[in-house]
Amino acid sequence: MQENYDFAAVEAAAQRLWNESKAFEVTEDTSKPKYFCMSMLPYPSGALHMGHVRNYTIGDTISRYRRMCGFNVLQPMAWDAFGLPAENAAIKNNTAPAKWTYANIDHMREQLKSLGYAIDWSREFATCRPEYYVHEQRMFVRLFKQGMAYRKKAVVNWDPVDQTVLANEQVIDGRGWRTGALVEKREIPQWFFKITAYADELLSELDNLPGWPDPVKTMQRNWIGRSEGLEIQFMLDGNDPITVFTTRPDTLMGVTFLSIAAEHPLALKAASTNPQIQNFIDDCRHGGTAEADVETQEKKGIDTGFVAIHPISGETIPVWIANFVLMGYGTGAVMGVPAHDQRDWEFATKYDLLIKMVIVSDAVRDAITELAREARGNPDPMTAALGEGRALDVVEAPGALAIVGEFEQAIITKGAYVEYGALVNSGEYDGLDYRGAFDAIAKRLDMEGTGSRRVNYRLRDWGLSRQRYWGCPIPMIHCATCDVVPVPEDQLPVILPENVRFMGVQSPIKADPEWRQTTCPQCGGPAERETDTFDTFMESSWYYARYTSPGAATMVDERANYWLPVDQYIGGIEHAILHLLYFRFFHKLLRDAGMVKSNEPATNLLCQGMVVAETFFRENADGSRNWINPADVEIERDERARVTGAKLKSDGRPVEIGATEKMSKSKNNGVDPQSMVGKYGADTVRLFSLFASPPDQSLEWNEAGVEGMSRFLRRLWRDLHAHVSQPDHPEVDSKSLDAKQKTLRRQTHETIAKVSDDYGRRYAFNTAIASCMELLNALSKFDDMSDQGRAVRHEAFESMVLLLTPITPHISQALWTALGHNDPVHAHAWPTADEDALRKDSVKLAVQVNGKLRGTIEVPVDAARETVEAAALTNADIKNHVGAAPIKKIVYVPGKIVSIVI
RNA sequence: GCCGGUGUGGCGGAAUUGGUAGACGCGCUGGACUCAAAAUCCAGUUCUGGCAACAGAGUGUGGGUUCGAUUCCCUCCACCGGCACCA
Repeated sequence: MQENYDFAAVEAAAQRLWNESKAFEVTEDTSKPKYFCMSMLPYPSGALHMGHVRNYTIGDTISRYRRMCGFNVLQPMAWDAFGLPAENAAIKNNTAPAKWTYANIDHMREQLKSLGYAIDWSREFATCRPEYYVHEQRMFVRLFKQGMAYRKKAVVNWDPVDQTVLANEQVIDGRGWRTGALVEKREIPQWFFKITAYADELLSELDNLPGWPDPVKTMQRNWIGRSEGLEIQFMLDGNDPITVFTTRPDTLMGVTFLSIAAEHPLALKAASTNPQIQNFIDDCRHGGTAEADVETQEKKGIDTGFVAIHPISGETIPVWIANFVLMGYGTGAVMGVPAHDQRDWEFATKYDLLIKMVIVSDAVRDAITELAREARGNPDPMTAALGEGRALDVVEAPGALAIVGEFEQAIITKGAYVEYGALVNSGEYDGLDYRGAFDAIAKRLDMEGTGSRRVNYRLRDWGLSRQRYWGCPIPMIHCATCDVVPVPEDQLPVILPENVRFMGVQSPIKADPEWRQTTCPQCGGPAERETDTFDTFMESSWYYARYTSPGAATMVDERANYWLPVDQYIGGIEHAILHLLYFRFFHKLLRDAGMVKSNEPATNLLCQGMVVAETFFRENADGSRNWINPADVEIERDERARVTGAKLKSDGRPVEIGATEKMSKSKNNGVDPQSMVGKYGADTVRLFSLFASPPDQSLEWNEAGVEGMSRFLRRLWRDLHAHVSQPDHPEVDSKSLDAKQKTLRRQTHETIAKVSDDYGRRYAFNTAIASCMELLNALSKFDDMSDQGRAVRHEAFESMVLLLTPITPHISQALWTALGHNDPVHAHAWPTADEDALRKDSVKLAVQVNGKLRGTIEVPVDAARETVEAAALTNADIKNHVGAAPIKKIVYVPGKIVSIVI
């Protein structure tokens, strides 16, 4: 027997056992239900961080639990190997992105292995390999031929000094991160996937995903943003009409201006004769392209001098250029209704444009309808002709004009009224509600040919082009005579050269004329390769499918339909929209290409929160901060455990305590998982990362907490070995147990039931661990050394080891052996709770008087209502509070509470 | 700006369907063991008043529904994630 828990030896032995038996390599086995458990693949940034550890520990716990429940579990791993950081590292360290990436993968693979994850490593791959990306190149070519991939111009961030395109991340306060130059917007031709063709299905299928978190589904719904409205044409004298889209045609009569994007053809025309307008347009080019930048910048505009004709009233309305209207969204023009749109209101107020109220609230409508009703019988019958589709603005009932006028004043002085209501000042549409006005106006514009109903999506097509080197080459060829031609399938893959040198920030394949040069597959003439690469979301959109079909000559083969859809997907909430939408989209592309049969790629999704840690710093003379790693700091507390300060261990002098934030290099609050595994062992690290918070919330890393987990495992080791050193015991004889033995046995089976539910349904690993700790605490207090006492203790230890196996598989293996078993614990069947052992004779009830807890009573489980009420009323504590007061009501909820109202 | 989330002791968190708020862990206090320390074990630990019994308050703010609200509804505040070229 081993006296002390030597985690290094225990973990090495368990990992050796799994490796030698190839315990987690799986094939399609139709004799068992399959379970595909997948975590989001890591970007090989250099070293594992705590976010990875958390993600993969959750995935591993679910995988191992399902395996013990009898499922054929696939848990794979791969590397999202293309990306911007590799290029940055290449430029900084004068190395090749490929070399840097492969070295990182090798290092991180070893780190993952040291954590003991039950991964089928035989299926591992890196997305930067041609044998992987050839399949997406082929898919792209096919989609291009089907019209699902196409080319159009799109706006990018341009650094005028580096002469390069910048990612949004590289734009800081409107300037390039390297050069500090003001960033400009520039339009260049780029490749797109027509994801909008699937907008309706991506939206409606969300209803068939009960296993996805509601917030994620809501975010996706809002992102797709389906809206029904009208496309309306405004005629211009001597110019093409301007088309706008609106979801509020009921406010059409309140349009007092049109605003168009700076890149709109009409804006360019206005600029050609007016240098002021040209200046304004030039000014609009500054700043980043990110939606947050655009939405928060100061709203500015300029009058083009053009006037448009209102399609119903025939009035002329001015056309303005506005910096918040984007050419890339919708039609590049919007109608301005300042009375009923807050952004238009601000614009109109700033530039002194007319604010015309055409909607009043239902409360206003009801008030004047009431006035009109009172006025019925008045000598002037017109005052009664009100509401229900009649004109509101002609009301002459006393007070009506004042009410409407007051409402209008509030709009003009305080802000737009954006809710639905009743129409006024809208001629024949007066009195209609939103729906009625929508239909009436749609009908009229449709008849006159100036507008039509239209469904619009906020979702835009997926821009695939990146002007970067370290990505999958887009397999297209530019020919002077044939325009763009796809690379023939038999010439795929177009291989990205890996052995390159960076000269400045320029992509090596853009800089290399030899790589570019090729012949046109169509006319045979000289041609150039596309030098842009795919968005790295491309690789991460179909990797899940590739796991099912290692070695297949096509993207996937028939094995995909055994494993797919993914039963459980686990990853960060930051991927709630983009990655998860592209992932779903790609699955539909695969389905429509006949490669898979299901409609959705994953049935269950778990989004884990961030890993955060405290920050510490010292302020420099210039006010900047020197961030200090938490590992180098000691916290000081007073006698009531409140934090009073912190000091640096090395010099003993105080440091400032900052916020608790996401682990990052910039705040130096990262904790290296490897050092934690070295110090405490993988099982302790796994245990803490699940115990400290529920998986969907942020996790605060705290080393004292890690020590607590280590203490628990050491105690379990010690107590269990003390138990097995006792003489052999007979089987549990449930009929001969005394009260204490029965209680322990009940707690054992309650723990089995609770932990099973926490793993399988709730994903509440933190409370599963807490209940195992409670069981160990109960075992410590249980000092019965009789035969049956030892028997129920043995059952408790065996159960606890099995329950902890998914989380702490290494120590569980060692303890399982210590308990006398020869089979590997990871393959042992999951325990089930014994209904008999769970049965209780009596139950404790809380008793409230007027909503306040005043006592507890213990009653038989099957006690009648009268018995329980009598027991409550005769309880001494309750008598004190009830006294002689008459009882109004007694609420009894069996098993829970008795509530007495006096 | 828009979309989504979170807020409970000194700290991380628990309370699963509206039913005993604070499980479990950390920290802290006292004690045992020790020459001493570490480790370990035992007891206590929401706040206020009280020796105690006990009483009152309490889940970001303000309101509402209910016999009963951390949980449901409304208001406001603070913080976090995403916003289409970070992954």
